[in-house]
Formats: sequence, C-alpha cells, structure tokens
Amino acid sequence: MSQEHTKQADPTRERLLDEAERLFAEKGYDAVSLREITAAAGTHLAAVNYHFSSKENLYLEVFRQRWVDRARKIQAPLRELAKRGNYTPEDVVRTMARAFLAGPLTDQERVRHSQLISREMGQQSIVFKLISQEAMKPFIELSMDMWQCCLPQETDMERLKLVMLSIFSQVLYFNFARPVVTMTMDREYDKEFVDQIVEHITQFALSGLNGDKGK
Amino acid sequence: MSQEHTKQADPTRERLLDEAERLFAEKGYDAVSLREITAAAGTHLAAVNYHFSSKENLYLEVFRQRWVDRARKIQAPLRELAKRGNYTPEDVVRTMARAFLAGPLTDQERVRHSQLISREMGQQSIVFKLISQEAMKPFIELSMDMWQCCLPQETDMERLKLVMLSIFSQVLYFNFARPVVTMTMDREYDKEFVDQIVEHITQFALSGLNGDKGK
DNA sequence: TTGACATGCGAACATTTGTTTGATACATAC
DNA sequence: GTATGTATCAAACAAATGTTCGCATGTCAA
Repeated sequence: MSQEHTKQADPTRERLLDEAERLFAEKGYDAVSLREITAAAGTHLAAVNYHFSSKENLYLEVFRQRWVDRARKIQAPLRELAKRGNYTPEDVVRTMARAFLAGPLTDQERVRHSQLISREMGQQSIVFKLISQEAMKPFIELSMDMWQCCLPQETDMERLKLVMLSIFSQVLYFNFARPVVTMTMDREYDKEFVDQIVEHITQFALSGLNGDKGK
Repeated sequence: MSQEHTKQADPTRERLLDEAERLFAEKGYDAVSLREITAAAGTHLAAVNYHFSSKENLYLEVFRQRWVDRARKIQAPLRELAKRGNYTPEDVVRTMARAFLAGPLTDQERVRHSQLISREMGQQSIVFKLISQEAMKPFIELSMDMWQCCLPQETDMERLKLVMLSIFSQVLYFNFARPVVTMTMDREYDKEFVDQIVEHITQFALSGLNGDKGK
C-alpha cells in the first residue's frame, strides 16, 4: 500500500515532466537547475539525461506533452459550441473568455499555462513556433469562422483579427499578471471575481465586434 | 577625435547600463552573463562589481535609472492633457493608447520597456514593487481622476479600473508580443499599422467606458 | 542459470557562473 | 615630490552548472 500506481507509464518520467513544468513556469528556463528539478521529482540528476537527453529537450517536451494538451482542453468548449451550432456572437465571445479564465483546467494549471506561454511570446523560438502552429493558428481560424457565420457579411476581417488579439491579450494578462490585478482591484481571485472579469471582457469584445464608431 | 564625449558622466557606467538593459530585456536576467554584458560595453568583468556591487544590483539600477525615467516620458502626454484641461473621455483614452504605442520613445526603447516589465509582471519581486509604486499606481490614479472629471458621476469605479487593466493588457501585448501580432495580422509594424492599433484600442476602451450593456 | 535490456544512482567531468584580489595608471591636492 | 582617491584591468577564486561515465539493480526470455 501507500504506493500510488494510478499512472503506470514511466512514473519518474511523468514526475520529471510535472516538476519541470512547475519550476519552468515559476522561474523561467535559465533560473531553474536540473538538480532542483530532479530533487523535486524525487530522483537523481542523471535521470534527466536518461529520459530526455538534455535540459533543452526536457523543456521542449514540457510543451509537447503538457502545454499542447492543455491548450486543446481550453479550446474544447468553443469547439463544442461550434459543433452544436446555432450561436450568437455573444455566445462565441463569452465561451472564449470563460474557456481561458474559468475553463476545464484547475486554477494552478491555468496560471502555469499562461506563465509558460508569456515567457515565449516575445521571441521567435522553437517553442513559439510549436505554440503558434499547434494552438494559436487553429484557434484563430476556428474563431474567425464562427464569427463570420453569425455576423453581418460586410464585417471587416482585419477588425475581427484585432478583436481576437485584444481578447488574447486580456485573458493572458488577467491570468499571469495577477499581482497587478489584485493590487489594482483590491480583490481576491475568487469565483465571483472571475465571473465579473469574464463578463467584462465579453462586453468589451462585443462592443469591439459590433463596432460602435461613436465618432 | 573620434571619441564621443557627448555624455561625460561616467561613460563606462552608462555604457554598462545601456548594454545591461538591452541584454536583460532580450534574454532575461538569468540568461545573461556579466561577461556578455561587459564585453558588449567594451570593458572588463570587474567593472560591474566596481560600479554596481553585484549583478542583482546592476539589474535593479537598470530599472531605477532607465526604466522609471522612460515610464515618466510615456506618462508625460497624459499629464500635459490633464494640465491643459477641457478634455473628453475619448481624448483621455486616445492619448493613453498613443502614449504607450507611439509616444515620445523610439521604437527600440518601447519594445525594451515592455519586455522588461513583462518579465516582472508575474511575480512579486523587488523590481515589481518598484514598478508598481513609481509608475503604475500614479498612472492609474491620474487616469481615474481624469475620467471621473469628464464622465457621468454615477460611473462605477470598479468598471473604470477594469477598463484601465484592459488597456494596460492590450498596449503591453501589442508591444511585446509582436511576433504573434505580425503573424496574425500579416502586416509590418509601420506607422500606419500603429495608428490603426491605437484607434482600435481607443474605440474598444471607449465602448467599455460608456458601457454598452447590449443585453 | 544465463543473457539481454531497461532503469536507477553515485561520482566525476569540463565549463561557466558571480565575485574577489592585487597591481597599475592617472589624475588632483597638499 | 608626495599623498590620496578614482578608475581600469588581468588573474584567480569558489561555487554552480549541464553532461557523461561506470556500476548496481531489477525484470523477462531463452
């Protein structure tokens, strides 16, 4: 007893990926040492080079075997809505905002997900290419298609893309810049607050979509 | 001749700060070595510990003597508008968006500024406290005051703060996540495009301010 | 039992890291 | 001249880094 055997496939390899993801997200690639990771995973230094041949490859595998899966989970609600059909632009936007901020992931997973991607967002690295190819591009395409289905035909494509980016920037920010958000709003990240943020972003984006050119 | 003597105050110290800022912004604190910085600054390793006592302190000084100044320059247009008086909410929002995306800084400076802050946004470090105390809090206060002056009195304060954060997230994102933006929009970051982004964020935020609760 | 293979583990490897020391040059003031 | 303080630079330091090697242990098939 007392031995967890729920995951039978290479338990140390899985633990290494878990701890690596956590530490890479918290501190960034260069700030974490392999000794720190292996110690947290309850194994020894050489294990990294045995299971993954190098530190850099371990980092890559974190994205390949953890991050991409989570990105799919995040996108799931929107894909379900697409399959179901019969949706309004408001449905699309709200589903999107909720997927990123209160979706199927745990709160911890969400923060790590955002931290990991925000570190790669600035430079054109291999990881960035992986992310944009496997997660961002498909998601953007899906969203654009859904909008085009339920918006007036003369809607400007460039405007849609800008709205898309604006939504991205906000969900990312509200996830990974929590210190700023809690400091500014003077509130905790409880369910009520998250709901409020989702509604805020939804109304924000909807106005942008409908294009209230007040001037 | 051939010796530039425009800056007379401790030229090597200034060069160290310049190169340190550039490299820290591009790669992050842990990914840059002091040897790399000193080589780029055309001096020697011990110079860092002579002028700044440690690597960590050099990093801090980059923010104290470079970043904070730039933050003030960015905020200048809004403060001028506040002094001038007689402004609409639209003026405030547009001035704000333009200050961050096309303000008095050079393009290079703007990118570095965003990269540096985005690396500190996630954790509650000393640098983060410096940033929020010296730049964010004053700016938020100023903006809130200006809005309250020209908006109907019953406007919800929490909503204003959320709009503020949304603007922050977008200007930050459009500055430091350029690979994503250029990839998605398939456009270069020329003056025309920046103008378009500024208008987009302005209209976006204005709708949020006026609160078009479509439902 | 034997052999083959996967995994675990400790020790050592060569680099790279931030930091310190001591010597040198060069000003300016006494 | 002498003394003092500032700045530069080479060399060395101890510590930490990613990586590799060798051996032990276990499992399963022949």
